[in-house]
Amino acid sequence: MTSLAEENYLKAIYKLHEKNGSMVTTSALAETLGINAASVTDFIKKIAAKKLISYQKSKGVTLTDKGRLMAINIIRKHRLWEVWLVNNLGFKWDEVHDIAEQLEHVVSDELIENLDKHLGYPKADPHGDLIPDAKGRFAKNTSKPLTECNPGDKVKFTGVADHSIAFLQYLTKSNIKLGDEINIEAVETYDNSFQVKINKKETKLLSKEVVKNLLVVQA
Amino acid sequence: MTSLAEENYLKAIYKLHEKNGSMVTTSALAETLGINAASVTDFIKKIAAKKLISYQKSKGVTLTDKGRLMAINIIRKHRLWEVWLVNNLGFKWDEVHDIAEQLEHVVSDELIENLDKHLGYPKADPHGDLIPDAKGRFAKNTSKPLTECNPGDKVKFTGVADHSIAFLQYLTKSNIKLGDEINIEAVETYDNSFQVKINKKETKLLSKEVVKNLLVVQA
DNA sequence: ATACATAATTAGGCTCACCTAATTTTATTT
DNA sequence: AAATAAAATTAGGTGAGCCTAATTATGTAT
Repeated sequence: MTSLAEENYLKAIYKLHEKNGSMVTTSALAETLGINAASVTDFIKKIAAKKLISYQKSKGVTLTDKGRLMAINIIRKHRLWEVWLVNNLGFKWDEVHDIAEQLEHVVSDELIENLDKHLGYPKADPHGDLIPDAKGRFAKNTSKPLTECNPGDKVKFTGVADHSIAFLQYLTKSNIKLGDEINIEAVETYDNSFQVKINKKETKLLSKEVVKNLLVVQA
Repeated sequence: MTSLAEENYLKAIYKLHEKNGSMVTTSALAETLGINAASVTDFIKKIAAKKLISYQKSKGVTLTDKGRLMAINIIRKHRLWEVWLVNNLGFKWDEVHDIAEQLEHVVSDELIENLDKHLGYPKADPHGDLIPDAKGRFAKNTSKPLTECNPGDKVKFTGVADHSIAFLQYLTKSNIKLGDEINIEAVETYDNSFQVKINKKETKLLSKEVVKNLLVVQA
């Protein structure tokens, strides 16, 4: 059997690996899970014994194929639920994380496949994060931070690098939505802010902090 | 905070009270929850201390107003999820119980209100059980077992008294569905079986066991 | 290479929700 | 009313998943 704690550890290891690459440390896990490092050491020994992670003492952990598949499956469920919450239940994109965090642990393969079908097999969640298929395969991600673009580029806003409620609400308030077309008019070299035109209408000035958290694809 | 175990105890106490009236015994709770009677004694002391039940040592327990409201709220969530699973996700009425049993514990008042709205404020779940409103109020239940009806009566099938998968599948196989019109043609006094006509078409013979588990209202 | 700071682990302990076995209470039968 | 059966409780114990404090390992600066 796979417990709630186990699922949360696997998901956290997966996400930390995505973000930082290589090995995931005990302290990084303790930090993201909000628990004590000593507790993490205890727990990773258990899931290492179950072959869900490989554990190098005092160095860190990586997911095994089995563990990675389980982690991806939880992420798949989380993102499908987020789609449902936004598209069908009328939630905003900044309101769904905590609810999806609970729903992702509901156990029923049939439920998830029916949900996926019901939603029309969505490719991405409300924040633009890709949704893996039932076998754990992701579509190729072609997006990059807006910071890597140059004046004159025409791009499409496809995702966020910062999932905080604060950032999501900032974008909502600024009337910037997933799918919007962004034309880069100028880049200020002094502070790296971007002057952009949204959907060929509004011109906006975006700070460096904002620009680095906007993921886009070439239009 | 209210734990999974606590919610399951409250729900079990509520349902046992509905079924048997008066006080709910330790052994009845142990039986329905599938745990040891000693464990039940332990736990009911804890929730009695939280004023969710009133506990008379060696006699049994009853829900307080607070505990009853919590129990009804869990039932409300369970039934709303069942409606969603059947109406929106394409599940059969005999497939939804275990999934709803998990979903009912997801905590978010806003989620449940949005779900209720999304479903069009349904009055009953796929088995005909009434869905209480957000304040815990049930509509008046006018149904009774088909056994209480007589030859010549025209009734509508509105619910089941037995929620077992076996009974639900028997009805599906027999092509008897919620909302069907039932005309009672004859009652066999020897074995209390009913000869009925379903939706003015098929004539069927229903055993005493089946008849007592069909809930109907006068048409 | 040594000292020091930081990270990880070990040891021992806690709470929750369960368990078994033994005992006590309640209800039923004679 | 006493004997017996059934139900409930008490006592003591377990594993999961967390904790703190103490110890050990690792990496960095001198």
